[in-house]
Amino acid sequence: MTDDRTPADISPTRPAPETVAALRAFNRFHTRFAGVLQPSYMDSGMGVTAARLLYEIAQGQAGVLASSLRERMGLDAGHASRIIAGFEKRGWIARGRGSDARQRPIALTAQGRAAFAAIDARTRADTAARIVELDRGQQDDLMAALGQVRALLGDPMASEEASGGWSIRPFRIGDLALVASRQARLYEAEYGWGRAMEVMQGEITTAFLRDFKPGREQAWIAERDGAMLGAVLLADVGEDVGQLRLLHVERVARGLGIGRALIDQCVGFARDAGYRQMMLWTQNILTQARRLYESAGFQLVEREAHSLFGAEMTGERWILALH
Amino acid sequence: MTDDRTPADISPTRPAPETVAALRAFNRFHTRFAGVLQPSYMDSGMGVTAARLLYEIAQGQAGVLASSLRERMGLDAGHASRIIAGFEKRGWIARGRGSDARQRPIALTAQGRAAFAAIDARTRADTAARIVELDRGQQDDLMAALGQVRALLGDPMASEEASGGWSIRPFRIGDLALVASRQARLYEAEYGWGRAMEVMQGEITTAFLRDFKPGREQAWIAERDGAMLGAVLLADVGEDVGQLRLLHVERVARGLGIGRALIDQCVGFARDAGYRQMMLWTQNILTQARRLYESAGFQLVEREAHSLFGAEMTGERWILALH
DNA sequence: ATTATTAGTTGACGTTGTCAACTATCATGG
DNA sequence: CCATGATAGTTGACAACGTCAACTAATAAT
Repeated sequence: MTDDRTPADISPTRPAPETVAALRAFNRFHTRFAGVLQPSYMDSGMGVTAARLLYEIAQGQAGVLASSLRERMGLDAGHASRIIAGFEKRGWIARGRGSDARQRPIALTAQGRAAFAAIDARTRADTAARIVELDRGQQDDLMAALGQVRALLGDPMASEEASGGWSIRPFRIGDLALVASRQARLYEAEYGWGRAMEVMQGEITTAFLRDFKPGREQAWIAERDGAMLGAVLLADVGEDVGQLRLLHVERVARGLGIGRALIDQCVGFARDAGYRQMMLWTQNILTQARRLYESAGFQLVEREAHSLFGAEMTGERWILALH
Repeated sequence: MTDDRTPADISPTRPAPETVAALRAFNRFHTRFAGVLQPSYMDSGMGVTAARLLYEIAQGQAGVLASSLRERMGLDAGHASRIIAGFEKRGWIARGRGSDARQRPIALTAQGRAAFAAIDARTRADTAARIVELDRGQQDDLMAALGQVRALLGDPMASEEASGGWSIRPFRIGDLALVASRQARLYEAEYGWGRAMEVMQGEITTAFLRDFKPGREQAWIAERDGAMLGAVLLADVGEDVGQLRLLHVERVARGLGIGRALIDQCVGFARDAGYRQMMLWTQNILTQARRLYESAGFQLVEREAHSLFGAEMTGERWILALH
C-alpha cells in the first residue's frame, strides 16, 4: 500500500502547460468526435437536449421529478417543461401525481421505452461503428484509457456507475509488468525511492511469473472499466506460508475500500488453498498500509532498519495465522 | 518489431458491448465536462460556435477563406457569414481581396488577436483549474491516457498536431516495465505467444535495470503527448558488442517511421559509445521488423529453429559492424 | 392567517441554426 | 465572345433552441 504521502508530495503542483494544452486539444477533438454540435441527435428528429433528457428519464427510476432532471442536467425550467410536454404529447411518458400535489412524477410508457430503445440501439450501433477496426486488445486499451481519463478528471459518476464500480479479477498477460511499472512510478513520486525499488518490483513480478504455481499462487487486479486501480500478489514461500506482495492502490482510487478488498481476496484464497500462515514485508512509513494489515488481523513480528531505497527506514515483517 | 500479423489477427472483431458502453459513458461524461452545452462560451458573450470559429481563425494562417473555415467546421454558409460579419463589426478581423475577387480572405487585427488572447487565456486558466489537484505523475498519466484515446479513436489531428508529432526520449522510472507489459500483450494478441515470452521480457527489462551501465547502455521511448508509441533497448553484451533488444512499435503508431527512428537512435548511440558491433535476436516471422533491420544495414548471420513460445519458429541473429 | 418557498407552466423574446434565393465573380466550352 | 454552370459570400424568412420573468397551485414556516 502506498499512502501517507507527506504534505509536500500532494501539494497541488500548478498544472504544466503541456498538460493543459493536451487536455484542450483533447476537448476539441472529442467535441468533434462526439458530434455534440449536430443539432439533430442521430437524425431522430429531436435535439441533443431532448435526447439527453429522454436518456435520463429512461435510465433513472420511474417516477422521476422534472426538477430532479432539470437540476441534474442544468436545464432551464421552462425549456425542460416544454420538452417533457412534448414527450407526453407523443405518448412516450405518463405523468402521475406525487404525494406532493405540485409534483408530476414522470414514467416511461411502453411506447416511450420502445422509442428510447430504438434511439439507444441506433446510438450503440453508431458508436460501435466508430471502433470496429479495433481488435480486442485495442478495445481493452481504449477502455483502460477512457477509465483513466475519467478518474483523473474526477468524474463523480465514474465511481458509482451501473456499468462500473470496481471489481477484482485474476491477473492476465501483461498485468504484472504493468503493476511493476505503476508501483515504480508511484513510489518514485511519493517517496523518491528510485531504481532499487524498481528493480525489486521487476524481480518480484518476473519471478512470480516464471515460477507461477496455479492453485497455490495468484495475483489480482482491481479495475474499473478496464483501468487498473490496484493489485496484489500471493506467492508461495514454502512451509505452507503464503506471502502477500506488491499491494498497491492507485491514488485516484483510494478510500473506496479497494486495499482491504484485495487483502481479503488474497487471504481468502490462501486459506482455501490450505496455507498455514500469511506473511508480508512492508515499510514502517507506509502507515496507511500498515493499518490495513493490522485491521485484517496481521501481526507485526519483526523489524529491521535498512536503507535499500535511499532513505533510512525500517522494514517490517507481519504474519497472520490462517487456521 | 511486431508486425506482419496474419489476416486473422487484424480481422475487425465486432466491438464488445462493454467497450461500446464504456465509450458512450465517456462521451456523456466528457460532454458535461467540456461544457459544450453551455450556450455562452466562458462568459465571453459569444456562443460556442463563434468561439470555435475565432479559434480556427486565430490558429490558422492569416488570410483564410470563409469557405475553408466553414468546411472544416461543418458550418452553414449563412451562419458562418453572419458570425464573421460580427467579428468584422467588432474590429477583430479585417477582410481583404483575394486573387479571386469573390474571396474575402480573413485576417485577425491586433484587436482581434488581443480579444482571442484574452479568451484563450481564460480557457487555459479554466482548464488548468480543473486539474490543479493532479501532481506531476498524474498529469503524465492523464496526457498518456488522452493521447491513447485519441490515437485509438483515430483522431487524424493527433498525428500532425503542432504540440505533437512523436518524439524519442530516454527511459524513465517505470518505463521499462511498461514496455514489458505492452510487448507481452502485443505478442499475445498478434501471435499467441504466452507466458514464456512475458517472462523473457520481464527478465530482460529487469536485468537491464539492475545492471544498467550509464553511457554504455540506454533505452528509448517513442511517445506522443505522453503516450508510449514504441521503445527499444541497447544492452552491452561485452567485447564491444551492443545488443538491440525489445524493439516494438504500437499498432496505432505504425507506418510513421518510428521503428526506423528507434533503430537509428540505438545504432547512433552505440556508435558514439564506441561499440564495435551491434547484434540482435529476432524471429523469422517478424518480417516487418526484419525488413527494418535489413534496411538499417544489419545482416543475418545465424538461424536456429526453436519452439520457446509455443509455435515452431526460427530465431535469427543479425549483426551490424559499426566501424 | 400571512408569508415565503417550491413544482411546474406559460408567454414574450432573443439567439442559433437552416434553407433557399440572391449577387458577384470565375471557369469552361462551343 | 457568350452561354452555362460553378463558386464565394450575403441576405431574408423561418424554425428550433434556450432564457427570463410572470404566473398558478400547492406546500411549509411562523
